[in-house]
Amino acid sequence: MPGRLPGSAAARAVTIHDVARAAGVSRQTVTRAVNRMPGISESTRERVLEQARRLGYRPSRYGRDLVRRSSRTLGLLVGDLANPYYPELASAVLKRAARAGWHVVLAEHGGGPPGALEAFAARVDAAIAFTGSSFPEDVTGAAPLPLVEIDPQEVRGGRGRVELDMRAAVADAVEHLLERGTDRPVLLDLGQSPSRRGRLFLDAFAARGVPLARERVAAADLAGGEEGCRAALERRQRPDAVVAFNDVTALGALRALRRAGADVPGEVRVVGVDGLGIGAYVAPRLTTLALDVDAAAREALDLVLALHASPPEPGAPAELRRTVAHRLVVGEST
Amino acid sequence: MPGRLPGSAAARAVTIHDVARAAGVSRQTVTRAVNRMPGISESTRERVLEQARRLGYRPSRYGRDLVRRSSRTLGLLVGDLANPYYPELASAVLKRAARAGWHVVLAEHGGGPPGALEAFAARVDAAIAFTGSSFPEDVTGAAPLPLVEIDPQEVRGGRGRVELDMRAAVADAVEHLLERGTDRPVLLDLGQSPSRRGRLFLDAFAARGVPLARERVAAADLAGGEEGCRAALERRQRPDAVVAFNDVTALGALRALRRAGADVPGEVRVVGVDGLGIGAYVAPRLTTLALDVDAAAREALDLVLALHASPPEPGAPAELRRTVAHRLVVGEST
DNA sequence: CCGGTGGCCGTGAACGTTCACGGCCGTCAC
DNA sequence: GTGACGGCCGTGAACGTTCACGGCCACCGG
Repeated sequence: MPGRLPGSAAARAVTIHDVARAAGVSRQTVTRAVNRMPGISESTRERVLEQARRLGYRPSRYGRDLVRRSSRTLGLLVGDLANPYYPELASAVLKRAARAGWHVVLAEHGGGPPGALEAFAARVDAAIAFTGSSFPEDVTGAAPLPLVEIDPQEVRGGRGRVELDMRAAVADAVEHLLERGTDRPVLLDLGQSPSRRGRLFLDAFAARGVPLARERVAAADLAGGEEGCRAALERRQRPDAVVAFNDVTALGALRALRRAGADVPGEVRVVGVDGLGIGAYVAPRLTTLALDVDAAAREALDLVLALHASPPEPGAPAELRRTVAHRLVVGEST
Repeated sequence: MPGRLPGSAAARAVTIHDVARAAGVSRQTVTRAVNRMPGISESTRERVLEQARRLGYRPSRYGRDLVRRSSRTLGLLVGDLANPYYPELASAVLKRAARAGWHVVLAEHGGGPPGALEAFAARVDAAIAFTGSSFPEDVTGAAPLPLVEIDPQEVRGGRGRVELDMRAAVADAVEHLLERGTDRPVLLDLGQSPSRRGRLFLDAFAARGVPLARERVAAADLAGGEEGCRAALERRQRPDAVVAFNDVTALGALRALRRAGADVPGEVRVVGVDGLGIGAYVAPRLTTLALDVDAAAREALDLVLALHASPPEPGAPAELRRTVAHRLVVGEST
């Protein structure tokens, strides 16, 4: 009966002391044996490990983390897992983090009770935010939480960020659409004024002398894409190409086109943005501006681990910015 | 300069002592103020919180977890995030866990270097496993990690589990297919011998006097479904209904049917299993045996938190088993 | 024989928090 | 007037680990 358990949690009782006593050595020697540190003879190490096994000893991460001041826990904040975009990135981050010995706490932006974000930020040693919207400034509090944002809306100082550069891919896509013979393209865009990616498409088409109509969608999801595309089809000039805000929106457009009996890609071409794996699930396979999620995960993780390893010296600006480029992937929808 | 930093992590320095000194009170009083405990006057609490804000004090989770012996961290082990099945469940678990004040560490089964699972199990206070395959026995080590498995392959003692019951849904699906006029159904099944769910379909069709052919797929993914369906279409008796192992497989079948020019649901009906959100993304919308992921998440979380709160007394068997039923959702593919 | 060296191991302290307990002071009933 | 009581607050200890440092002993060169 090893005393009270405040949290009434599991009754773990075997500590480093128990092992030390059983092996007839000191705590420090047990530490050396368990953590493969030098300064211990092979025979003693064997004996200690044998006792540790026998007693079922597991080092307490609580004690260890306290003195180490790090639990190698990475927070990953994503928008909404229902958007297939995020699981793909999460998976990439997970795999890379595991390889570096880090664990990943996942959280959805907007999900959870008030204060959930603060609690999230307080529980991790570093964080990557990929939310679509921006990460609240104050959740990091006064503690200098190493934070890297992917594709941040507003640029803030003192944080790492991974920019997504789709300029070249947009040019390729426009070129590709024009080759396919597009005269009256329409953009399914989010927001009152053109989004950043929308602006890129508008400019690229304008540079080629082709006007790109803009149809505003209520949301960048399946229903939004379907409804937006339906509205666009009712224009006087029926569009012969649809450039969607993202892949999910494009899938909604595909459904609207199918329902309207329009042949894809015969009568109407469809292009998405993201390069979701889900694009491969549908027929016709989606043409899209694909993000290299592995690269994005790699850059973000590199950056955030570097930030964690060396404090964000106010003196050294360093390179806190990485860029990952999108790439045109031609499917069957164009 | 608050001393050395072993882990060379961020230079957090402001502790409960600093706040206590600044406010002219003791540590315990600071604790009472910060944690909204009784036994402190309102004016003192205000004063302490004011100083805490001013100094940017954040309680150290390391110290707190050490004494509390729990960090309210839940491990969620899933198969592969690339299968849309898992993000949906993860999202449901995430939301519920957040509401209960728990954080979720996500890990993929099979991903990561050797020892990753052990490290995972060692870092969480409780775990839910939903892997398709079974959770290794030894990763929990000697520590009695509260563990709940969803749809476990083998039943083990001493662990909670959430069973998925699709018996009724299978009966409904068979009834539905027969109503639609199905004579020659084929099952796209995984494995040498019939899987559990495959067995259910075989029995249900047999009970209605209709033979269900079985086509083995190499994998329960998109390519497997496509290839399996293609093979099935070459049978002498061309099937007029496809029952797929899961939704992703069904989507592969849909693609094969489209490629073969078969009308769905006119000539061939398609049924999946899982009820993925992705089923809504494709056309035609998939008819499927849907799992209520919210219910599954709820039951699993209830169970695992109960296990964590009260030790798994060897004396009391309790009810460590919950059941969640699948439900037939009729789409456009039948 | 002696001082130095290096391998092995142990002791005290620290990490930052919360728990158990006890002290102080004012109020109230008797 | 005195004892009890309750509100408010502080002190020591504990959680389990690792770090810094120092001691012991055997060995070796001089």
